[in-house]
Amino acid sequence: MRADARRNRDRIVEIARALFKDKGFSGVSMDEVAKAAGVGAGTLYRHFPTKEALYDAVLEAWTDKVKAAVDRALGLDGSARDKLVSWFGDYVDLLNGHKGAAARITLALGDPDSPFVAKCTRYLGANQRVIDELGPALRPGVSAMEISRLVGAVAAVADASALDPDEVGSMLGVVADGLVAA
Amino acid sequence: MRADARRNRDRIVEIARALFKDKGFSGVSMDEVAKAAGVGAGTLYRHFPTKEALYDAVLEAWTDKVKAAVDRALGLDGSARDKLVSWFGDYVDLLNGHKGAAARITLALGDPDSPFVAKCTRYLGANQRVIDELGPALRPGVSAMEISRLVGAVAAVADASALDPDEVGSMLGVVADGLVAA
DNA sequence: ACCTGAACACCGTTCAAGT
DNA sequence: ACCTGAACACCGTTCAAGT
Repeated sequence: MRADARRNRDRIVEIARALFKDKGFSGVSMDEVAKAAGVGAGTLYRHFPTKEALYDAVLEAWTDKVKAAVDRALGLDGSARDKLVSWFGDYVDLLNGHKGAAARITLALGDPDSPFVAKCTRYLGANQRVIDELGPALRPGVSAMEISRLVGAVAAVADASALDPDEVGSMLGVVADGLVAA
Repeated sequence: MRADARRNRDRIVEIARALFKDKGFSGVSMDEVAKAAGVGAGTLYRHFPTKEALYDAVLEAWTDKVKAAVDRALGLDGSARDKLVSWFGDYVDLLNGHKGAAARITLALGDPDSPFVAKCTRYLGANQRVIDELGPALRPGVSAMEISRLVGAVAAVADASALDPDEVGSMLGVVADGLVAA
Protein backbone atom coordinates (compact mmCIF):
# COMPACT_ATOMS: atom_id res chain seq x y z
CA MET A 1 0.00 0.00 0.00
CA ARG A 2 1.47 3.29 -1.12
CA ALA A 3 2.13 5.95 1.49
CA ASP A 4 -0.39 8.41 0.06
CA ALA A 5 -3.05 5.69 -0.02
CA ARG A 6 -2.32 4.81 3.58
CA ARG A 7 -2.65 8.45 4.58
CA ASN A 8 -5.94 8.69 2.73
CA ARG A 9 -7.26 5.58 4.39
CA ASP A 10 -6.35 6.77 7.85
CA ARG A 11 -7.84 10.19 7.33
CA ILE A 12 -11.05 8.67 5.99
CA VAL A 13 -11.49 6.46 9.03
CA GLU A 14 -10.72 9.27 11.43
CA ILE A 15 -13.15 11.69 9.81
CA ALA A 16 -15.81 9.03 9.37
CA ARG A 17 -15.54 8.14 13.05
CA ALA A 18 -16.32 11.72 14.05
CA LEU A 19 -19.24 11.93 11.64
CA PHE A 20 -20.78 8.59 12.64
CA LYS A 21 -20.36 9.40 16.31
CA ASP A 22 -22.22 12.61 15.71
CA LYS A 23 -25.06 11.47 13.48
CA GLY A 24 -25.21 7.69 13.61
CA PHE A 25 -24.84 5.20 10.79
CA SER A 26 -27.82 6.24 8.68
CA GLY A 27 -27.32 9.93 9.39
CA VAL A 28 -24.11 10.06 7.37
CA SER A 29 -23.86 9.56 3.62
CA MET A 30 -20.83 8.18 1.87
CA ASP A 31 -20.64 11.35 -0.16
CA GLU A 32 -20.49 13.35 3.04
CA VAL A 33 -17.59 11.25 4.27
CA ALA A 34 -15.76 11.58 0.97
CA LYS A 35 -16.23 15.35 0.89
CA ALA A 36 -15.18 15.81 4.52
CA ALA A 37 -12.11 13.66 3.96
CA GLY A 38 -11.27 15.53 0.78
CA VAL A 39 -11.30 12.48 -1.49
CA GLY A 40 -13.43 11.33 -4.38
CA ALA A 41 -16.17 8.76 -3.88
CA GLY A 42 -14.11 6.23 -5.81
CA THR A 43 -11.25 6.50 -3.34
CA LEU A 44 -13.61 5.87 -0.47
CA TYR A 45 -14.90 2.73 -2.15
CA ARG A 46 -11.44 1.58 -3.12
CA HIS A 47 -10.55 1.41 0.57
CA PHE A 48 -13.91 0.21 1.85
CA PRO A 49 -16.14 -1.81 -0.45
CA THR A 50 -19.34 -0.90 1.39
CA LYS A 51 -20.59 1.61 3.92
CA GLU A 52 -20.78 -1.19 6.48
CA ALA A 53 -17.14 -2.11 5.89
CA LEU A 54 -16.22 1.50 6.62
CA TYR A 55 -18.30 1.37 9.78
CA ASP A 56 -16.50 -1.76 10.83
CA ALA A 57 -13.17 0.04 10.50
CA VAL A 58 -14.56 2.98 12.45
CA LEU A 59 -15.51 0.69 15.34
CA GLU A 60 -12.08 -0.91 15.43
CA ALA A 61 -11.33 -0.10 19.08
CA TRP A 62 -14.54 -1.76 20.14
CA THR A 63 -13.12 -5.25 19.91
CA ASP A 64 -10.48 -4.75 22.58
CA LYS A 65 -12.92 -3.03 24.87
CA VAL A 66 -15.19 -6.07 24.76
CA LYS A 67 -12.41 -8.28 25.99
CA ALA A 68 -11.54 -5.84 28.77
CA ALA A 69 -15.17 -5.66 29.90
CA VAL A 70 -15.57 -9.44 30.28
CA ASP A 71 -12.26 -9.67 32.10
CA ARG A 72 -13.33 -7.04 34.54
CA ALA A 73 -16.77 -8.57 35.12
CA LEU A 74 -15.48 -12.10 35.63
CA GLY A 75 -12.87 -10.85 38.08
CA LEU A 76 -15.52 -9.18 40.20
CA ASP A 77 -16.37 -10.32 43.71
CA GLY A 78 -20.02 -11.24 43.56
CA SER A 79 -22.71 -13.60 42.39
CA ALA A 80 -23.02 -14.93 38.87
CA ARG A 81 -25.92 -12.55 38.39
CA ASP A 82 -23.81 -9.58 39.46
CA LYS A 83 -21.14 -10.53 36.98
CA LEU A 84 -23.65 -10.89 34.18
CA VAL A 85 -25.25 -7.54 34.91
CA SER A 86 -21.87 -5.83 34.98
CA TRP A 87 -20.72 -7.37 31.71
CA PHE A 88 -24.01 -6.79 29.90
CA GLY A 89 -24.12 -3.20 31.09
CA ASP A 90 -20.59 -2.57 29.88
CA TYR A 91 -21.43 -4.14 26.55
CA VAL A 92 -24.38 -1.84 26.00
CA ASP A 93 -22.29 1.14 27.11
CA LEU A 94 -19.60 0.25 24.61
CA LEU A 95 -22.09 0.77 21.81
CA ASN A 96 -23.57 3.84 23.39
CA GLY A 97 -23.11 6.84 21.15
CA HIS A 98 -22.68 4.67 18.06
CA LYS A 99 -26.24 4.90 16.81
CA GLY A 100 -27.04 1.89 14.67
CA ALA A 101 -24.07 -0.21 15.69
CA ALA A 102 -25.84 -2.49 18.16
CA ALA A 103 -28.51 -3.59 15.72
CA ARG A 104 -25.98 -4.13 12.96
CA ILE A 105 -23.65 -6.26 15.04
CA THR A 106 -26.52 -8.27 16.50
CA LEU A 107 -27.98 -8.98 13.08
CA ALA A 108 -24.55 -9.99 11.82
CA LEU A 109 -24.23 -12.67 14.51
CA GLY A 110 -25.32 -15.51 12.26
CA ASP A 111 -23.98 -14.13 8.99
CA PRO A 112 -20.46 -15.23 7.98
CA ASP A 113 -20.42 -12.75 5.09
CA SER A 114 -21.00 -9.65 7.17
CA PRO A 115 -18.20 -7.08 7.45
CA PHE A 116 -18.66 -7.41 11.19
CA VAL A 117 -17.63 -11.08 11.43
CA ALA A 118 -14.51 -10.31 13.44
CA LYS A 119 -16.54 -8.34 15.96
CA CYS A 120 -19.16 -11.06 16.16
CA THR A 121 -16.54 -13.72 16.77
CA ARG A 122 -15.09 -11.64 19.58
CA TYR A 123 -18.47 -11.02 21.12
CA LEU A 124 -19.52 -14.66 20.87
CA GLY A 125 -16.15 -15.69 22.30
CA ALA A 126 -16.67 -13.32 25.21
CA ASN A 127 -20.01 -14.89 26.04
CA GLN A 128 -18.52 -18.36 25.67
CA ARG A 129 -15.94 -17.41 28.28
CA VAL A 130 -18.76 -16.29 30.55
CA ILE A 131 -20.44 -19.67 30.12
CA ASP A 132 -17.20 -21.55 30.73
CA GLU A 133 -16.39 -19.63 33.90
CA LEU A 134 -19.84 -19.26 35.39
CA GLY A 135 -20.71 -22.79 34.32
CA PRO A 136 -23.21 -24.48 36.63
CA ALA A 137 -24.56 -21.19 37.95
CA LEU A 138 -26.18 -20.65 34.55
CA ARG A 139 -29.25 -22.21 33.02
CA PRO A 140 -28.25 -25.59 31.58
CA GLY A 141 -27.85 -25.75 27.83
CA VAL A 142 -27.60 -22.03 27.27
CA SER A 143 -25.38 -21.08 24.34
CA ALA A 144 -23.08 -18.14 23.65
CA MET A 145 -25.18 -17.35 20.58
CA GLU A 146 -28.33 -17.15 22.67
CA ILE A 147 -26.82 -14.83 25.26
CA SER A 148 -25.26 -12.71 22.52
CA ARG A 149 -28.59 -12.35 20.76
CA LEU A 150 -30.51 -11.54 23.93
CA VAL A 151 -28.12 -8.86 25.10
CA GLY A 152 -27.66 -7.59 21.55
CA ALA A 153 -31.42 -7.29 21.17
CA VAL A 154 -31.65 -5.20 24.33
CA ALA A 155 -28.73 -3.08 23.18
CA ALA A 156 -30.41 -2.52 19.82
CA VAL A 157 -33.72 -1.27 21.25
CA ALA A 158 -31.91 0.76 23.89
CA ASP A 159 -29.96 2.43 21.10
CA ALA A 160 -32.83 2.96 18.70
CA SER A 161 -35.22 4.25 21.36
CA ALA A 162 -32.55 6.23 23.19
CA LEU A 163 -33.48 4.65 26.53
CA ASP A 164 -31.86 5.99 29.64
CA PRO A 165 -29.46 3.83 31.67
CA ASP A 166 -32.05 2.99 34.33
CA GLU A 167 -34.38 1.41 31.82
CA VAL A 168 -31.59 -0.49 30.13
CA GLY A 169 -30.23 -1.70 33.45
CA SER A 170 -33.63 -2.97 34.42
CA MET A 171 -34.04 -4.92 31.18
CA LEU A 172 -30.58 -6.40 31.49
CA GLY A 173 -31.46 -7.42 35.05
CA VAL A 174 -34.40 -9.41 33.73
CA VAL A 175 -32.20 -11.16 31.20
CA ALA A 176 -29.53 -11.88 33.81
CA ASP A 177 -32.12 -13.30 36.21
CA GLY A 178 -33.47 -15.47 33.43
CA LEU A 179 -30.00 -16.78 32.67
CA VAL A 180 -29.21 -17.80 36.25
CA ALA A 181 -32.64 -19.35 36.80
CA ALA A 182 -32.80 -23.11 37.09
CA MET B 1 -65.01 9.35 0.65
CA ARG B 2 -66.16 8.67 -2.87
CA ALA B 3 -66.94 5.12 -3.88
CA ASP B 4 -64.15 4.92 -6.45
CA ALA B 5 -61.66 6.22 -3.89
CA ARG B 6 -62.82 3.64 -1.37
CA ARG B 7 -62.39 0.88 -3.93
CA ASN B 8 -58.90 2.13 -4.75
CA ARG B 9 -57.96 2.26 -1.09
CA ASP B 10 -59.17 -1.26 -0.45
CA ARG B 11 -57.43 -2.66 -3.48
CA ILE B 12 -54.18 -0.93 -2.53
CA VAL B 13 -54.21 -2.42 0.96
CA GLU B 14 -55.05 -5.87 -0.31
CA ILE B 15 -52.34 -5.88 -2.94
CA ALA B 16 -49.80 -4.29 -0.61
CA ARG B 17 -50.54 -6.96 2.00
CA ALA B 18 -49.65 -9.71 -0.46
CA LEU B 19 -46.48 -7.94 -1.57
CA PHE B 20 -45.27 -7.17 1.97
CA LYS B 21 -46.03 -10.69 3.10
CA ASP B 22 -43.92 -11.95 0.25
CA LYS B 23 -40.94 -9.63 0.39
CA GLY B 24 -41.03 -7.81 3.70
CA PHE B 25 -41.24 -4.09 4.36
CA SER B 26 -37.99 -3.02 2.72
CA GLY B 27 -38.34 -5.49 -0.14
CA VAL B 28 -41.30 -3.65 -1.62
CA SER B 29 -41.17 -0.15 -3.10
CA MET B 30 -44.07 2.23 -3.15
CA ASP B 31 -43.83 2.34 -6.93
CA GLU B 32 -44.22 -1.41 -7.00
CA VAL B 33 -47.36 -1.21 -4.90
CA ALA B 34 -48.79 1.56 -7.07
CA LYS B 35 -48.10 -0.34 -10.27
CA ALA B 36 -49.50 -3.62 -8.92
CA ALA B 37 -52.62 -1.85 -7.70
CA GLY B 38 -53.00 -0.06 -11.01
CA VAL B 39 -52.87 3.45 -9.57
CA GLY B 40 -50.52 6.38 -9.81
CA ALA B 41 -48.02 7.12 -7.08
CA GLY B 42 -50.01 10.20 -6.13
CA THR B 43 -53.10 8.14 -5.40
CA LEU B 44 -51.11 5.88 -3.15
CA TYR B 45 -49.83 8.85 -1.17
CA ARG B 46 -53.24 10.49 -1.07
CA HIS B 47 -54.52 7.47 0.85
CA PHE B 48 -51.41 6.80 2.90
CA PRO B 49 -49.07 9.67 3.68
CA THR B 50 -46.03 7.44 4.20
CA LYS B 51 -44.93 3.90 3.49
CA GLU B 52 -45.20 3.14 7.19
CA ALA B 53 -48.79 4.35 7.28
CA LEU B 54 -49.56 1.91 4.47
CA TYR B 55 -47.85 -0.85 6.40
CA ASP B 56 -49.93 -0.03 9.43
CA ALA B 57 -53.09 -0.47 7.36
CA VAL B 58 -51.74 -3.74 5.99
CA LEU B 59 -51.27 -5.09 9.51
CA GLU B 60 -54.78 -4.14 10.56
CA ALA B 61 -55.85 -7.62 11.64
CA TRP B 62 -52.87 -7.87 13.93
CA THR B 63 -54.49 -5.78 16.66
CA ASP B 64 -57.37 -8.17 17.30
CA LYS B 65 -55.08 -11.15 17.27
CA VAL B 66 -52.99 -9.63 20.04
CA LYS B 67 -56.03 -9.37 22.27
CA ALA B 68 -57.02 -12.96 21.49
CA ALA B 69 -53.55 -14.24 22.31
CA VAL B 70 -53.42 -12.64 25.78
CA ASP B 71 -56.92 -13.85 26.55
CA ARG B 72 -55.96 -17.38 25.65
CA ALA B 73 -52.71 -17.30 27.62
CA LEU B 74 -54.25 -15.82 30.76
CA GLY B 75 -57.02 -18.41 30.65
CA LEU B 76 -54.53 -21.24 30.59
CA ASP B 77 -54.14 -23.71 33.44
CA GLY B 78 -50.57 -23.35 34.54
CA SER B 79 -47.92 -21.29 36.25
CA ALA B 80 -47.31 -17.61 35.62
CA ARG B 81 -44.24 -18.60 33.66
CA ASP B 82 -46.26 -20.91 31.43
CA LYS B 83 -48.70 -18.15 30.68
CA LEU B 84 -45.93 -15.72 29.86
CA VAL B 85 -44.23 -18.16 27.53
CA SER B 86 -47.48 -18.90 25.73
CA TRP B 87 -48.35 -15.24 25.26
CA PHE B 88 -44.86 -14.21 24.22
CA GLY B 89 -44.65 -17.08 21.75
CA ASP B 90 -47.98 -16.15 20.22
CA TYR B 91 -46.90 -12.55 19.98
CA VAL B 92 -43.78 -13.44 18.03
CA ASP B 93 -45.79 -15.79 15.83
CA LEU B 94 -48.24 -13.03 15.03
CA LEU B 95 -45.43 -11.06 13.43
CA ASN B 96 -43.94 -14.08 11.78
CA GLY B 97 -43.98 -13.69 8.04
CA HIS B 98 -44.18 -9.91 8.26
CA LYS B 99 -40.52 -9.16 7.83
CA GLY B 100 -39.67 -5.84 9.39
CA ALA B 101 -42.86 -5.43 11.38
CA ALA B 102 -41.52 -6.49 14.78
CA ALA B 103 -38.67 -4.00 14.76
CA ARG B 104 -40.91 -1.20 13.54
CA ILE B 105 -43.58 -1.75 16.18
CA THR B 106 -41.02 -2.14 18.95
CA LEU B 107 -39.24 1.06 17.97
CA ALA B 108 -42.58 2.88 17.83
CA LEU B 109 -43.34 1.97 21.46
CA GLY B 110 -42.19 5.28 22.86
CA ASP B 111 -43.08 7.46 19.87
CA PRO B 112 -46.52 9.10 19.92
CA ASP B 113 -46.09 10.30 16.33
CA SER B 114 -45.56 6.89 14.80
CA PRO B 115 -48.22 5.50 12.45
CA PHE B 116 -48.18 2.43 14.68
CA VAL B 117 -49.45 4.20 17.83
CA ALA B 118 -52.71 2.28 17.86
CA LYS B 119 -50.85 -1.03 17.67
CA CYS B 120 -48.44 0.04 20.38
CA THR B 121 -51.26 1.04 22.68
CA ARG B 122 -52.90 -2.33 22.18
CA TYR B 123 -49.66 -4.17 22.78
CA LEU B 124 -48.82 -2.15 25.88
CA GLY B 125 -52.37 -2.65 27.11
CA ALA B 126 -52.03 -6.39 26.65
CA ASN B 127 -48.90 -6.49 28.76
CA GLN B 128 -50.55 -4.28 31.37
CA ARG B 129 -53.34 -6.85 31.62
CA VAL B 130 -50.71 -9.52 32.11
CA ILE B 131 -49.19 -7.53 34.95
CA ASP B 132 -52.60 -6.88 36.52
CA GLU B 133 -53.61 -10.53 36.41
CA LEU B 134 -50.33 -12.21 37.23
CA GLY B 135 -49.58 -9.53 39.80
CA PRO B 136 -47.46 -10.78 42.67
CA ALA B 137 -46.05 -13.68 40.66
CA LEU B 138 -44.05 -11.15 38.67
CA ARG B 139 -40.94 -9.23 39.55
CA PRO B 140 -41.98 -6.19 41.60
CA GLY B 141 -42.01 -2.87 39.80
CA VAL B 142 -41.94 -4.31 36.30
CA SER B 143 -43.77 -2.17 33.75
CA ALA B 144 -45.80 -2.94 30.65
CA MET B 145 -43.35 -0.87 28.64
CA GLU B 146 -40.43 -2.95 29.87
CA ILE B 147 -42.07 -6.26 29.03
CA SER B 148 -43.18 -4.93 25.66
CA ARG B 149 -39.67 -3.80 24.80
CA LEU B 150 -38.06 -7.04 25.95
CA VAL B 151 -40.39 -9.29 23.98
CA GLY B 152 -40.38 -6.88 21.05
CA ALA B 153 -36.60 -6.94 21.01
CA VAL B 154 -36.57 -10.72 20.86
CA ALA B 155 -39.22 -10.66 18.14
CA ALA B 156 -37.15 -8.18 16.14
CA VAL B 157 -33.96 -10.24 16.14
CA ALA B 158 -35.91 -13.43 15.55
CA ASP B 159 -37.44 -11.80 12.50
CA ALA B 160 -34.30 -10.19 11.15
CA SER B 161 -32.14 -13.28 11.65
CA ALA B 162 -34.88 -15.71 10.59
CA LEU B 163 -34.42 -17.78 13.74
CA ASP B 164 -36.28 -21.04 14.00
CA PRO B 165 -39.00 -21.51 16.62
CA ASP B 166 -36.76 -23.52 18.97
CA GLU B 167 -34.27 -20.70 19.30
CA VAL B 168 -36.99 -18.11 19.76
CA GLY B 169 -38.76 -20.24 22.34
CA SER B 170 -35.56 -20.62 24.28
CA MET B 171 -34.93 -16.88 24.34
CA LEU B 172 -38.49 -16.17 25.40
CA GLY B 173 -38.06 -18.73 28.17
CA VAL B 174 -35.12 -16.77 29.52
CA VAL B 175 -37.15 -13.56 29.50
CA ALA B 176 -40.13 -15.26 31.15
CA ASP B 177 -37.90 -16.73 33.86
CA GLY B 178 -36.39 -13.32 34.44
CA LEU B 179 -39.83 -11.78 34.81
CA VAL B 180 -41.06 -14.26 37.42
CA ALA B 181 -37.83 -14.16 39.39
CA ALA B 182 -37.91 -12.48 42.77
C1' DA C 1 -62.77 15.06 -5.42
C1' DC C 2 -59.83 12.22 -7.17
C1' DC C 3 -56.31 10.58 -10.28
C1' DT C 4 -51.83 10.35 -13.22
C1' DG C 5 -47.09 10.14 -13.88
C1' DA C 6 -43.20 12.92 -14.50
C1' DA C 7 -40.00 15.07 -11.46
C1' DC C 8 -37.28 15.89 -7.14
C1' DA C 9 -34.10 14.83 -3.58
C1' DC C 10 -31.21 11.61 -1.70
C1' DC C 11 -28.15 7.76 -1.42
C1' DG C 12 -25.07 3.59 -2.11
C1' DT C 13 -22.15 2.14 -5.61
C1' DT C 14 -19.60 1.95 -10.17
C1' DC C 15 -16.58 3.26 -13.79
C1' DA C 16 -14.26 5.81 -17.57
C1' DA C 17 -10.84 9.00 -17.63
C1' DG C 18 -6.97 11.13 -15.53
C1' DT C 19 -2.19 11.44 -12.82
C1' DA D 1 -1.22 2.29 -8.23
C1' DC D 2 -4.12 5.46 -7.03
C1' DC D 3 -7.37 9.15 -7.61
C1' DT D 4 -11.54 12.04 -9.37
C1' DG D 5 -16.19 13.01 -10.06
C1' DA D 6 -19.80 12.32 -13.17
C1' DA D 7 -23.17 8.81 -13.79
C1' DC D 8 -26.27 4.87 -12.58
C1' DA D 9 -29.89 2.60 -10.17
C1' DC D 10 -33.13 2.84 -6.78
C1' DC D 11 -36.45 4.80 -3.70
C1' DG D 12 -39.69 7.72 -0.81
C1' DT D 13 -42.30 11.63 -1.69
C1' DT D 14 -44.34 15.78 -4.17
C1' DC D 15 -46.88 18.38 -7.44
C1' DA D 16 -48.58 20.39 -11.81
C1' DA D 17 -51.78 18.97 -14.91
C1' DG D 18 -55.72 16.36 -16.05
C1' DT D 19 -60.76 14.21 -15.41
